Amino acid sequence: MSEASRRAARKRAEVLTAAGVVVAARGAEATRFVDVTAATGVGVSTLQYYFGSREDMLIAVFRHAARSDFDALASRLAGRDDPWDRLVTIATHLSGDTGWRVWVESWRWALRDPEVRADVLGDYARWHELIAAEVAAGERAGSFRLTRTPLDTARQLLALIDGLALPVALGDPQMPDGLLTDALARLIGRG
Amino acid sequence: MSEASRRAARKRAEVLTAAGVVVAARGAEATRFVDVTAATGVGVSTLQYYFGSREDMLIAVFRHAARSDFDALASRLAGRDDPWDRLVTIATHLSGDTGWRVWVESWRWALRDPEVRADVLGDYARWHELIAAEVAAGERAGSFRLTRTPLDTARQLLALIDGLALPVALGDPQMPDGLLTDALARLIGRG
Amino acid sequence: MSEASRRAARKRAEVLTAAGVVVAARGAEATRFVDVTAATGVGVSTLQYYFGSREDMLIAVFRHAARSDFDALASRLAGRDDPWDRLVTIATHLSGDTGWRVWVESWRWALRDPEVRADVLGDYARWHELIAAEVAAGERAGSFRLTRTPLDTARQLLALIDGLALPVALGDPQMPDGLLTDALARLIGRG
Amino acid sequence: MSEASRRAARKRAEVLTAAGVVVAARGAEATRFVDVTAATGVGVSTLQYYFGSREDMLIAVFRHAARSDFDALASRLAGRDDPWDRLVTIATHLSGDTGWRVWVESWRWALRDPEVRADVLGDYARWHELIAAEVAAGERAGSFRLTRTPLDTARQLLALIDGLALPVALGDPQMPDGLLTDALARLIGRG
DNA sequence: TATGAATGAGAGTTCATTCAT
DNA sequence: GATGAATGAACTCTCATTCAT
Repeated sequence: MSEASRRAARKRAEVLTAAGVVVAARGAEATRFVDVTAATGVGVSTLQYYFGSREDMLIAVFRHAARSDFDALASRLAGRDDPWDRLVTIATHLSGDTGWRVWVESWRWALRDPEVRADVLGDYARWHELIAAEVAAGERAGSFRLTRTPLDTARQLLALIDGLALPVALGDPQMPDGLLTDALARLIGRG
Repeated sequence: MSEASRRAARKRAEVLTAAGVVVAARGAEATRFVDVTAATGVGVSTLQYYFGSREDMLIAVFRHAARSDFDALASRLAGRDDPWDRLVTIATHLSGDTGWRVWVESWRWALRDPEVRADVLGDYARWHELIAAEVAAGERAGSFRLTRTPLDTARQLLALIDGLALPVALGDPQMPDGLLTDALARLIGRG
Repeated sequence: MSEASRRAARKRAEVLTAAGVVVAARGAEATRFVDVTAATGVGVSTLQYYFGSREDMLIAVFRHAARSDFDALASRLAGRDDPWDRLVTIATHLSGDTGWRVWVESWRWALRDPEVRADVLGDYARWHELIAAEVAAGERAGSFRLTRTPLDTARQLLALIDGLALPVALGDPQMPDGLLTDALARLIGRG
Repeated sequence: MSEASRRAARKRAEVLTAAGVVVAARGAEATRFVDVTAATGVGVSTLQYYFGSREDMLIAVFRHAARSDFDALASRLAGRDDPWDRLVTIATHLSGDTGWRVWVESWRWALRDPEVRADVLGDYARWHELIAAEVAAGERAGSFRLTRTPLDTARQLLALIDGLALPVALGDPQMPDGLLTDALARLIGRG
């Protein structure tokens, strides 16, 4: 029984990952049970058995994606020490296609669902803190010169990252390189 | 005939405005004919007669909103001369709730629909140019100090504006004031 | 338009009659849209367009059956003058198979649905009055000798009619003839 | 083993009693495994293990209720000797709410299921005989004056009891007292 | 030009049941 | 003997759309 439920939990996680790809591709509202079935081979009623309603499944996808994204970044950051290097890694990670799209679906859902909103604001705060820590470290090291608190600066940086990912996702052909790092550098007063 | 068709065009525009509010509130995918009917009093069949399919109606809403938004800003800017003042006005305008929400729906639709994508990229370019003109004017006047071309700077500014509107729309309770203007000022090297 | 809606009303009535037969045969809870579709040739979504939900359709069936039954009896009674003759006609009519079965479904539904309960109690009252009128007439004519008011007597008669219809509907092989009229006669003190 | 199976049989009986209450409240068709689970704490799979299919469970409920009802009446009758007193006791017992409701579900199911029909007709016969015995006793004692055989009279009495329980169950506000005993008395020609 | 009637396609959800433990 | 996991079948309902007027 313990084995069965462990296998079930693992299966559930796999399904959530696959469903995240579907949500990124189709958008949350357009993600039906059948789409996830097609992507996973797991039957519709099994999905409902796992998650309850379709909306509950979507919310589970959001949560799973948020956690996975955070974890994945942690391993990307391992071994990097320089605050600027770490900031650029974070920014690059956040602009990644699938992750960013699920993130968008996530906060768009949050605009209309209080439960998801609480989740998203929590995630938001966690990202802010992560970035703020780097900003503070850079300031202490003397390589950044701030005009605001690290946390406020972090908010500005994250906004910029989110906002610049948009034209990239749309495939804007005129997006020049280096725009992101350049703006980041200016916002933190990097030498 | 001319009078009748003018009245029809006017009615169509009114419907599009009301439908925009519905789209902002419910999201594009969740906007059904009945919702627009409820908001306008215009019957479902009539909406289809006006716009064709549901998707066509949504696209019409996006276009109408984009144009209205641009026009509304133009009148807001009238009489203002100082580039910084104009920049702040633009930024404030773009962060407005309904407008921003329809804008989000719009580019999210663009992620999956080439026709809308073309529209949105065009709108994007127009906003970039508008902002770039102010940036250039400020630079010429010596009040801004750029490290990038005005157009690239404009891209950065618009990204920041879009990105900061999100936590506001989500009602993030810890959002401090002045974050936007502060970041704008730093990005354009304002004295 | 008037013609179209008149045709629609007629169609609706036909559907209700056919649906009544289905309800009598299958029972109300077991009557699904497809069953009515099979019995009428009218598509499922048209049924929903006519009646709303499945439950609303059932309620409409109950109402239609109640009214039809009452009307049908009225024409059966036309031309009959003798109170006893009329009473027997009423009793026979009420024991008729399809009518009685829908009536059963109807009041069983009423046990759990206040709206239907109000309908059924209203119908009940109407039958009581109808029977009470005959009872009173017979008493005035000196052919019945009551121990209760006509209305109370009517309640007793109707209870008996309903209760005796049950073993008949079940096909009880040992049900003798004349049981109903005999009991009726005794309850009204018929000479 | 013997002890375990005795405990199981007892549990089964408890479940059947509780399920009977559910059936009375919801109606047979609307009684799902989960409802019985909710009422008993016994899991769905266990119910199936006990009874087999859902229909089998319902039939078991009907049988259990019929037997319980009969047994309960037997103990109510103990110590009463007067036929009229016993008749009234029987009538009152049969009009009891939960019992009557399950009885209704039972014979309604019998209308469409031959197996249940056989059960119900058997129960019916048993009630007829029980009542007929009282009727015959009253006649022998000279307190009742019949116009039919005791068995036929019993059929009439039972019909009346069943039929009068209906408006009571529906909560008919205008139901006067004494209607039942009055009609019973008249049907058996009680002095 | 504008609108109500009718309908088909598709989706979520419920629920009994099967299987493995 | 008893129970949780998984699943298929069936049903209601929503909604865009077509047709006729």
